Amino acid sequence: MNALNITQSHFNRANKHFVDNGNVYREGDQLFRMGDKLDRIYVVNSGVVKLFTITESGEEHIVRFCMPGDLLGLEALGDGVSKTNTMVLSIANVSTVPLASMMDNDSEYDLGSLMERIANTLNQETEHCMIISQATAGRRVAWFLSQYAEKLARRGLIADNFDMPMTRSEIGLYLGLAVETVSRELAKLCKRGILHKQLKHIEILDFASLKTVAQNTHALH
Amino acid sequence: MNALNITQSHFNRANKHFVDNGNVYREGDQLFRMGDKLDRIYVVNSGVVKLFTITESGEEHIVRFCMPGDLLGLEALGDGVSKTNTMVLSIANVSTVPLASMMDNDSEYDLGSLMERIANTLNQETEHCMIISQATAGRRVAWFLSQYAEKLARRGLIADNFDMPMTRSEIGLYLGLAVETVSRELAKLCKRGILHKQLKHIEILDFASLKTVAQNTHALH
DNA sequence: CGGCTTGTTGACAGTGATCAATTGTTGTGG
DNA sequence: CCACAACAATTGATCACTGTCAACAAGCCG
Repeated sequence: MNALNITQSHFNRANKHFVDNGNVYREGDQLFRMGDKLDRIYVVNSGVVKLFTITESGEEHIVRFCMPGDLLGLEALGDGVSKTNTMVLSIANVSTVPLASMMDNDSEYDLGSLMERIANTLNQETEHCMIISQATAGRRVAWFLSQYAEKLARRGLIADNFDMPMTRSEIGLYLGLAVETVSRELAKLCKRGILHKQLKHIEILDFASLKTVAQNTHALH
Repeated sequence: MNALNITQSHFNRANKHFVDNGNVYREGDQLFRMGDKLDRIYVVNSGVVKLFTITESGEEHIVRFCMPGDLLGLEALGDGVSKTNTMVLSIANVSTVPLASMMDNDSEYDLGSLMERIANTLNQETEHCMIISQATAGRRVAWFLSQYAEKLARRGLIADNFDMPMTRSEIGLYLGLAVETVSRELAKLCKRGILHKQLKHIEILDFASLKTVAQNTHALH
């Protein structure tokens, strides 16, 4: 954890005169949609929010799942218009930071850390892209689970026994897989004794093996 | 073309005391590699540079192809360490902008436009991700070609008759397809009279149809 | 209880990866 | 300038992964 990797609490400290106390959103609520003009950054304090796009033909693609500490609305920093939709998956508290306040702030700190956050998001998106383009279904699912568990751990939450707020379908839309394939690959991991599942409740029994499956490259090309 | 979408000339104007005249790199040259510490942004003035990663097992994934006006090194803005390799595909002139000069500059302009550029890059990466996760091989190839042509057009270059600097293999590594599939899909587009190819030389005969193929969603899920 | 959404499992088929062979292209050295 | 080597591109044949279709089970909520 380096100094550039600001956390939510850090954010609050640096911007405490800009950040509100947060609003509570329930499952199904939308913070903003494609095409909306955004003049602020959203900070997820608790809960999970899915970021997704809809193609002209109505297909959904999930860009990422935002968890506590994550920022929403970064995609709009280019022209101020959101390229994505948002939907709350698990009851969430979300604060906002007006962009104007960050820009005008004579301290360059805010703008700088915001840029670092975007750069990190870009790197995560690149990894997402790489997994989707090269990995088999089994690897993708294992990668998703291990990544999700690591995110929980990084936030100090229990990482081997948790409830996932998203449906199988949403996992599929994130990984580029059909629902049935997600279901089957999860079943395989259970049979191999790597995890235990009860619908959305996941228990990771063998994290090391899970990571192995996630990284085990299946030579393509 | 909006005001936020800075161009290379714009960049030079705003930073003329920081930007060098550019160095010339030949095919195969590397500007920087994974793990290198970067303290500057690279600006491609001419030529094409591929940005790619190598997994532990030696597989290559191409993140994007950088063309005139594109910036390199954005991925390192998080922690100053490059996450990607670079390789020149077509003889290129590349300038650099020291990060320190952008940060210290009391005019906030530079940092702001840099952020906009990252945000745009993030959006492009999201689209890349979406295409890879949802589109069939034919759509991916058509999307790649139309996107490449549009990039050329946006730079005022001839967009329906050009040489591509990358190999079929590199197109495959960018799109998540095997070389043979790329070759076959290009052949199909030729048979349909949409384009004409002679190795790396491409002539687009029917751009409208090309875009149609690129967008024609093949219902997945 | 009954309807609806979500998840699971099976059968089947299709897209695209892999293997293999051939041709075309580029570059190098005699 | 030609011969040869190395690489890039193409084309064909085969096979496997995973998407699709279908049926069913399991939760969830009115």
